[in-house]
Amino acid sequence: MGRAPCCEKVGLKKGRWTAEEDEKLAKYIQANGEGSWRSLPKNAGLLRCGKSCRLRWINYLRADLKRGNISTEEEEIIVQLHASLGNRWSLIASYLPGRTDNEIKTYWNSHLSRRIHSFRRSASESLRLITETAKGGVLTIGKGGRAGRFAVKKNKNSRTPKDVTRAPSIKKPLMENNTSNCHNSNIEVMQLLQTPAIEKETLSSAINDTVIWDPCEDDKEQMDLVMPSPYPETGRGMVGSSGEKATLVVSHSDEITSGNSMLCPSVGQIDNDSSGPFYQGIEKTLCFDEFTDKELLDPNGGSTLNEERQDGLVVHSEERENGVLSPNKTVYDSIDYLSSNGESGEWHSCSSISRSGFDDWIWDDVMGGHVQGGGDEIQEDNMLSWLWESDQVEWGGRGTGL
DNA sequence: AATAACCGCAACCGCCATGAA
DNA sequence: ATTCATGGCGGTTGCGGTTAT
Repeated sequence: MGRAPCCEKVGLKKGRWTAEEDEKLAKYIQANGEGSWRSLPKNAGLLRCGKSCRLRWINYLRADLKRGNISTEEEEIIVQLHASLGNRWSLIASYLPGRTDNEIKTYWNSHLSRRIHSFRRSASESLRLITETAKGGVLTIGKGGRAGRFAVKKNKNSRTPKDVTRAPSIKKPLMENNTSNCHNSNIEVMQLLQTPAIEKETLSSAINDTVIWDPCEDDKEQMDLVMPSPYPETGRGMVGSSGEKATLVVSHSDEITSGNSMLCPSVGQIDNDSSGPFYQGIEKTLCFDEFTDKELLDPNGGSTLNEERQDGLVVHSEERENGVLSPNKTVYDSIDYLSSNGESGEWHSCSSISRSGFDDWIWDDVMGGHVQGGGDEIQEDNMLSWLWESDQVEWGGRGTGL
């Protein structure tokens, strides 16, 4: 049994608002201010539910709303924030003055989600290949390419909004601190960070946001967790938050080498066992005290990367400029690790986790490292633009040498 | 030109969090 | 401590316009 309805539905008007209703509502709120939505319709002479009035005001009538199309810059912000915040539309909207959560949600559902989806599917496939390679397997490229648009013509009867619009949900962690289910011993554990904006959420939840990717299962949704977007996505937050640390553990063995105190990028060394090289982490921690909302969105944060190569492990470490830790250069940074292709001695570079932004994405690590001649073109591209154009891009056909 | 399929978006619905009583 | 009203949020629906066949 649900809650009682917010108001008596009987006799109330539904559907589109008329100009006359808008005027009544606007005048009333200008005179009396927002609030008391339950009593507002009666006082304003509207045959509407109070909730409906509130929605109408917030989403349409408010004076500070920005009209017009979402700009490219706004798009980028939405994409980036969604990657880190998930479907927290109101939170995302708070970064976009004049835009409402409903507007952003709608825009995402109708414009962006499918592009992202297309992108992710492609990336997921690439990651599967990466995984195979990392395990010392033979790299093989499966049937590639895309079959037309994502939104293939559908029977109208089967058109359910949730099919089209639902943002990818985040699967609960399979099993925290449990690796026993994966006998192929390739486990990635990512202790993902919170965003400053969602710091109010509990630390415990952040700590529990450990995502275990089990490559034993070729599960799209899990793939999404690993190679989803410009940011490592949790849907529950991930970017650094004040004083918190995150863990990224890449292990080739059954042993998870770190607890919650580790923060990517970590520094370790590569040892070898029968199944190939594996990483033994020497933990390196960074703090995100300096994080600010602005920095989260600042693509030009002032940090540079160092790379250390240790027996096949490429570790990006961070440098601060002016004492500021740039999330874009460090927080989402990847541990790129190299794996041996068995006896051939050939090394492959892979990226276990995505990078900060499309502009920063080392696509070569994701794709090109496995493919001759790959990477350069894409790396120089504006990845976001490419994403937007993904409908025209045939996966494997652009810069991958395939 | 007619129809079906698709798309975009405003609005609705139900659940949850919060604060006052 | 409990109940309840309210606001807020995210998911979903349905309509009107557009595009494709």
